[in-house]
Amino acid sequence: MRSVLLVDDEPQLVRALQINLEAEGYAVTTAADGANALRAAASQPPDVLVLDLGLPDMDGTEVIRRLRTWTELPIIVLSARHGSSDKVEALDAGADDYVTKPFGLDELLARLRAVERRSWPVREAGVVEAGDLQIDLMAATISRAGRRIRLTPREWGVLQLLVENRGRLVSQQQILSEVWGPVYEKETHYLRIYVGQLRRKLEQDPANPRHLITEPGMGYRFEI
Amino acid sequence: MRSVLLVDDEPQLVRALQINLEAEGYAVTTAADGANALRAAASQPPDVLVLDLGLPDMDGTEVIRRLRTWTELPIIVLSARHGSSDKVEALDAGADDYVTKPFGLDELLARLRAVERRSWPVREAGVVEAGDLQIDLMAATISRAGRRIRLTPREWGVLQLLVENRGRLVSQQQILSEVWGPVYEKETHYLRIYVGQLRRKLEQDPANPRHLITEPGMGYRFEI
DNA sequence: CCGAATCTTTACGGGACCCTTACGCCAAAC
DNA sequence: GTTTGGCGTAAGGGTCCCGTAAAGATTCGG
Repeated sequence: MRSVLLVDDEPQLVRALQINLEAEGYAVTTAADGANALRAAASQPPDVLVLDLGLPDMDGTEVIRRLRTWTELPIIVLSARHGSSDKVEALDAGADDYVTKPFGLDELLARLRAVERRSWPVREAGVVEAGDLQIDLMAATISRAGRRIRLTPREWGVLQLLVENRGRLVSQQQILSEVWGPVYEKETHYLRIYVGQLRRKLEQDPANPRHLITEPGMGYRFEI
Repeated sequence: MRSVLLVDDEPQLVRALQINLEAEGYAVTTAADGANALRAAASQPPDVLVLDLGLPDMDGTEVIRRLRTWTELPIIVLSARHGSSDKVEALDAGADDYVTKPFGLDELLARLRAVERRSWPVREAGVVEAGDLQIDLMAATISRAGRRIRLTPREWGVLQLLVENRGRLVSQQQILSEVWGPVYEKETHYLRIYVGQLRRKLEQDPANPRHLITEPGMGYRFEI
């Protein structure tokens, strides 16, 4: 998540936030009212929109509603009103999260990261590259250094689940339950066999795996 | 809240709900039985799960229990049974809300919005930064100054509990009860061992800890 | 009906982890 | 000064977990 469109009519707050967000590595553009916000969002769609509800020309929820007619761009709402009805209204209009003023920079950054994580699975579909491996989750194919590798159904089932949760720890129970079925949750020896086979096919040095990592006592993890 | 996984074995109801939910802006995927529901929830985690209790292959509460072993995904239960014992059982298994058939679309949409608002703070629990430490509670990873640290299951169990309650005091009894089990509430020497090991791995100066703080006679606290 | 690929089962060696025991330190109470 | 309780550290043994090999069972296509 790189670019943020910041919409607020208080110049000082905008300037302060812009400096701090840019220091965190975000590219920040700004708008001071709803009309300019809509224009900016359409001409240069940001990765996330931070929107104050109190704008001079139109209600913030109205801005959200218009945006939602054509985009699913994540929207974080800033509101000075503490009443929950405003928040509900904004969320129902299509906002993704809200922050009540006054707020700390830390809180806004946390919300940005949260929205970022949530939008991650959206672009999850496609080819995953890990070292010399190319894994296409949709096509169910995998290549190593350009060469196609053949996997058996079970092998693919295990690898697919791990790659879909790449970076995250996946418990042995979860793998067994998803690939073999809930009845097999206890049969951890199956996993040892298939993880070993996968490593022999995927890893350069199966004895020192770099992608298919064991977390002793907890589960397995696919590292890119 | 974008995506909903809809689990029911009545095709007409599923089709009707899917059309209506998609008209409301949700991305809807469906499953007709428990096994497929678990597989779908694992491979493409939705933002919320709508689950009928009467499934052909397994009890709905069993589906909830299995999901709850690895995810806190919000779950709304549908049930044709009016008895309150079913409701209690499902909620105890880990469901978030409950709708009795027959129900109106408006009611389900209201529950979805309610669960959505409630679940946001939970999702915020992502990456916690503390000094040169980066702790990802979801992925079960921890880095210090960019370098990955390996923790054993017990070490991770203790750290996870403390980080989830960061800033707050956690009693020794609570840690022992959560990580080792209620029987071990008195075995405080376990804690001394593992707190020591954690400090050696996490703290710059294990003798003068800055994150893993002892509150003599009370418990431990994780400070950011 | 046969054969090959895949899945399951069994067995075993090595290593990591957990628990246990023992001891040193510090501070507060007597 | 001595004692006592709580906390931290070190080391060793036993147990569980993981990786590997190999053979039997099952499935599937020809």
